[in-house]
Amino acid sequence: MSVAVENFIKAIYKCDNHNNDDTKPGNIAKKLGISNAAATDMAQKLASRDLLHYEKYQELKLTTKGNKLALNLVRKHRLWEALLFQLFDMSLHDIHREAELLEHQTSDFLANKINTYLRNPKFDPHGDPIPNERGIIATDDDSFPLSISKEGKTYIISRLMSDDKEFFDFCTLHGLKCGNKLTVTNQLTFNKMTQILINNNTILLNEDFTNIIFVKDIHDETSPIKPS
Amino acid sequence: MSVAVENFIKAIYKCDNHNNDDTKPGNIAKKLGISNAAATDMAQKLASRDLLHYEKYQELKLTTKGNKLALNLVRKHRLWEALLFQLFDMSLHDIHREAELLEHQTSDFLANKINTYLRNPKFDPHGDPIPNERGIIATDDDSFPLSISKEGKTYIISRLMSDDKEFFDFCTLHGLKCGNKLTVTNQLTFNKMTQILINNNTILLNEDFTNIIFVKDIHDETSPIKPS
DNA sequence: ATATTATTTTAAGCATACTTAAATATTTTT
DNA sequence: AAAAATATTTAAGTATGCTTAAAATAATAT
Repeated sequence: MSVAVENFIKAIYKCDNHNNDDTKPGNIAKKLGISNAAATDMAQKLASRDLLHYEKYQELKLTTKGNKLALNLVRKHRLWEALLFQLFDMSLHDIHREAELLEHQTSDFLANKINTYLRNPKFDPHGDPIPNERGIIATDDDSFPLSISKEGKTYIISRLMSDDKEFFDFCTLHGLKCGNKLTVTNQLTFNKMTQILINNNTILLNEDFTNIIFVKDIHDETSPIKPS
Repeated sequence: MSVAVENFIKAIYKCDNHNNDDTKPGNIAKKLGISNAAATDMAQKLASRDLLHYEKYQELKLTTKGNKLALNLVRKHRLWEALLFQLFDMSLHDIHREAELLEHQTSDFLANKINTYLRNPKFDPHGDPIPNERGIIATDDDSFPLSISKEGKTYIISRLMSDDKEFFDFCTLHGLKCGNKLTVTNQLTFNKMTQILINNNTILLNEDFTNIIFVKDIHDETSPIKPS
């Protein structure tokens, strides 16, 4: 399976999940930085390899086989992120960038070695769940976006759902890190912004950010972060 | 730099060094498992990219630029081997196989992270020297092949210069491992075989093996193996 | 020195993964 | 519902990295 194919399948998987973006060739093309024509072409080829369902002008849907491949890649990606983060204390963006390359050259054998070394981690350093060897991924029920949090309550940050450097730099600067606590001091309904208190600093977050910062109630026991 | 290009350059580097094999396209083709025609073609292309010197029917010679690239790759390969060996206790063949893939997807940034984590290792688990960041590689003067060792003397194994699974399996089976001691009980000049005593077992090695098993005198202090 | 053998090179062709431009279908606006 | 805008698909073409077959050159044997 070539890198191009793997990235194509992964892009569809991602759109279909978190982003909930449409999975037509044009949108996949945009994410991958290739032309629409190339995406259509690839889609038709992958359909004939039973990795996705293709119908002219319709959204692309992964087959069971395609979904398995995507989950296997996501597993490798997140295992690498967890390993690099633990060993080398790299930034959230750096681990993502390196994992993006390494994931394609990782045997199942090596992935399992990493998994065992890290003692079967359930989440990566972004709080993203790591699919297990059979491609089963935790549905992280008790987390929700900060945008729907309640004023006055204190939460634990559980997930930073992004791969944008700017966003991660912002998070690092302000102590927004999985496992850390924050208090919602103000939910501004009129402009959809959220004021939080973290590390004794008050910051105002717009919807773009509060939709990708996930939190959970403080009494919750299971932590997405490895014990250090 | 594509994987194909990197492997081509690395193959020339290898032939030019240890093996001392010829570096004509045909031999490189054999090592890489591609046709002679493909190798000639690639050689001509890489010459125009200033990675090697090409003259019809002559041996291929790396330019300074090509040599730098090769050493950078060798560095990444051996750093990966050292890391995988230390973290996951994988076999000498397994670490080689995985490093062969990972080396091509490793940024200089990540290589330096691995290097720092391992505290600037001088040798990988095969006893092969690891080039430093500037591409300078230790010339391991005090090691020599077992084939020229002296009868009756005891040595420390310093290097297993191969990438063959069968050979490594044999070594593992008999305790032939960098850092371990062996005694040369017999140098059979007529058939060029060497009898050694290791772990209280006597084994007879033919020239194929004694040429790639390197040893050094026991009084020597510097060890190729990480302190555990 | 010549003939045979082996190797290298050239030539033509293929698959992958892209590109741009044109044609076609869909969606949105009016 | 038709026109305009947008998106998708098809078609033709390119670069990379290979293939096999044939031609050119080099190495070896007689």
